[in-house]
Amino acid sequence: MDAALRLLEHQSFSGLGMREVTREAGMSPAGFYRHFRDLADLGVALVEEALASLHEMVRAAFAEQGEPEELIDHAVKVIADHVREHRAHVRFVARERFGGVAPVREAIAAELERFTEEVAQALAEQPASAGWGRADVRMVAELYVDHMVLTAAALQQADAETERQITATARRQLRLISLGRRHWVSG
Amino acid sequence: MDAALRLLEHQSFSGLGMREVTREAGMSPAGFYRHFRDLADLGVALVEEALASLHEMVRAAFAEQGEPEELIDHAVKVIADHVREHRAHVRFVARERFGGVAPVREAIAAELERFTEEVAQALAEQPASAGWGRADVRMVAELYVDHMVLTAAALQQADAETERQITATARRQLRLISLGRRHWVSG
DNA sequence: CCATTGAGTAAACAACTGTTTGCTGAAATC
DNA sequence: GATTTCAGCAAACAGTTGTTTACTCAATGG
Repeated sequence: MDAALRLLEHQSFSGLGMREVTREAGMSPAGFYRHFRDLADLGVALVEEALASLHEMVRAAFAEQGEPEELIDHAVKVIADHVREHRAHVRFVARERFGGVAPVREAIAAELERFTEEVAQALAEQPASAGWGRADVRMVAELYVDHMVLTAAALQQADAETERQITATARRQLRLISLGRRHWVSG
Repeated sequence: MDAALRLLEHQSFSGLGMREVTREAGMSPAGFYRHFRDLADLGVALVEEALASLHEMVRAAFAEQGEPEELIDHAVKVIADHVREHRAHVRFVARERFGGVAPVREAIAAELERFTEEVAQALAEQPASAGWGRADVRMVAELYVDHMVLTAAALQQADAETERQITATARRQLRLISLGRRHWVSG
């Protein structure tokens, strides 16, 4: 799996060959079948690995509480740190979210759906969501998750200066969204 | 190019073979070199084709004026119509925006940057942006473009019922963003 | 009307592809 | 201490890959 992740730095998953993977891993082609039935099988395993670490991140980003301003700064910092530490995983998820291999795509979608539900639950418990309908809370949760994934995807391929710009913009955007949240009238 | 687009329904660009493309196009392998130096070359040509039609869409989505509510409904409808009529192009852009082939990725990024600038200019001319700083307008433009691309990407792989849900959510999200815009204090 | 160009072809090249088979040796289990 | 499982190997299989070469033939243009 590490070998595959290394190769995926420069290509998409649907362009990966299994001989290529075993060569990079330093073993014989036949050895592959001891661990996975398919390349798609490996892909699904990579999704689970990649989004397990992301799971902790989501929790961390929503854990702290205090002023909205500080909350946002903290969340963006958590994302940036996560990307720096798990660049290959983030790239993989960003690349294959709409990629060409159906089982991988579906595994990512299923996992992101779980995140969205988790975020929705966290939002519903905040006082700011008092009186909100279920659909409205979901809608905001999707907005947050999509924004988080897109920010991570952008950061993953950014140098130091670009990273500064992206995080600055992300903070502003989150502020605008939270402003919209405060003035929303749910019905 | 049509043949390639057809093959890209079920795989990513970095998994495409040129023999595969010529076979689908009904010609001999050598014929490929009469039109493109590379597969990457073909990819860049596809980006231009795909985003030329999207260019019209952006214009159309921002053309109408009236109540914010109607504006949003109109914009979402324009997006949904576009996806239905250019499904293959939309899928290609969504898939390769963070895909494994650098020249293609960069061509998409450059074209989306042009859209963002165009949207930013349109926003700056609206009365709602009076007194806004340049960076704040850019930030909102990026939010809109990203949201549009992501909505299109989701729609591209949706059936009729899912499409209904996605457009409903997208409208709500745009309303929230526009609400945030109204209460933003630029500095 | 003749020359040039554009767009196509077939054939050949070595290199690489996914998968199966039968084999080995170490580790774990009973 | 014997046996079963685990994780690896080399070799072979027919197909497929990107690229080059020398060729045809219709359309275009002066």
